[in-house]
Amino acid sequence: MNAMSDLLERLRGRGWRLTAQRRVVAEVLDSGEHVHLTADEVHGRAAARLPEISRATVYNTLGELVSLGEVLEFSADGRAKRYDPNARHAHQHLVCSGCGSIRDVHIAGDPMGALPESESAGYALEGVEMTFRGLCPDCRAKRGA
Amino acid sequence: MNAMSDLLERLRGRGWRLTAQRRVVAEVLDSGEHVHLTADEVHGRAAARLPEISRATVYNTLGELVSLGEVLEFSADGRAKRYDPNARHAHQHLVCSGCGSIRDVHIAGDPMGALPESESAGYALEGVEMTFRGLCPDCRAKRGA
DNA sequence: ATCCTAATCAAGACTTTGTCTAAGTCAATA
DNA sequence: TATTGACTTAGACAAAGTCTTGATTAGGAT
Ligand SMILES: [Mn+2]
Ligand SMILES: [Mn+2]
Ligand SMILES: [Zn+2]
Ligand SMILES: [Zn+2]
Repeated sequence: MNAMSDLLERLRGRGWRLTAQRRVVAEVLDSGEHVHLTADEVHGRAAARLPEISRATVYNTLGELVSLGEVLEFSADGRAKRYDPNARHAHQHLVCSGCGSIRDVHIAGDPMGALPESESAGYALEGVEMTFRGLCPDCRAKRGA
Repeated sequence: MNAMSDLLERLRGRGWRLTAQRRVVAEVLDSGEHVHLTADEVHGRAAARLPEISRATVYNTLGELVSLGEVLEFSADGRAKRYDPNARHAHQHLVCSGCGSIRDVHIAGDPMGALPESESAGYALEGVEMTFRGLCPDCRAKRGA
């Protein structure tokens, strides 16, 4: 049983109606190779399998998956949001300031612990995200030349 | 001599032509009370002083200030970018997941140090930003009721 | 197997945020 | 004061996302 049937199983368990559209969106996210897709990229890949799928449905489905905690949403560059199927293992992101490519990174320790009690100002803390920025080896070679 | 005339001084030193439009944008950012404004909010406040200022000029001026390192740009919610005149002292942000309000916070230690050498994958690291999320006391009172 | 209906979907108008272009204006220097 | 290239304006344009409305359908009931 692969991760996708796991996902579809969980969703059905939560009362989701399983439609062809939702299935292809889940398949695209779960296909493994290209993490951190934009909504439009997800739509493009989904439409390759199910040509009539609409943009609105992709946005709706992604939003639902985010609400259910099955997918993470983040914005690395202030442009289109990215959707990350790797919601089970806490991780942070390293973004190339040249080409915009995004890698998962794993940091030492709990980032939430970096905020002293005195700084949290009575907020009920829910989470923290870290975005590291730098030039990837490819961009370094091109720009550093 | 206040922080604003400091800023205008530095900009003139860098060959900036000092126009009424640039002056009011700098004044708005430097007015102190409302940090983390959006470009449209900056435009609104600038237009209160100089009614004919255009949106394009506000965007251009903010972009120039960011390039010069005088203002920080970040996106807390994937919607409009925020402009932060507090570029001199490193700090992070705490965003209320209820009302979207943004506070500066200061963390213990250097966040860049949290990324092990083995994880940086040959990137030339340039920086890191942390965004803490939680419910502010007001939103806690309203939602927790 | 067929029916029923609330949940879901498609199409496209609309909104928000930001960029670009062309023509007019002006700050700084001579 | 005259000059001129940097600057500004207005609005067209673009990208990303939301919302409305009518049509379709998954899944339970019969
Ligand atoms: Mn990731
Ligand atoms: Mn700040
Ligand atoms: Zn790169
Ligand atoms: Zn709040």
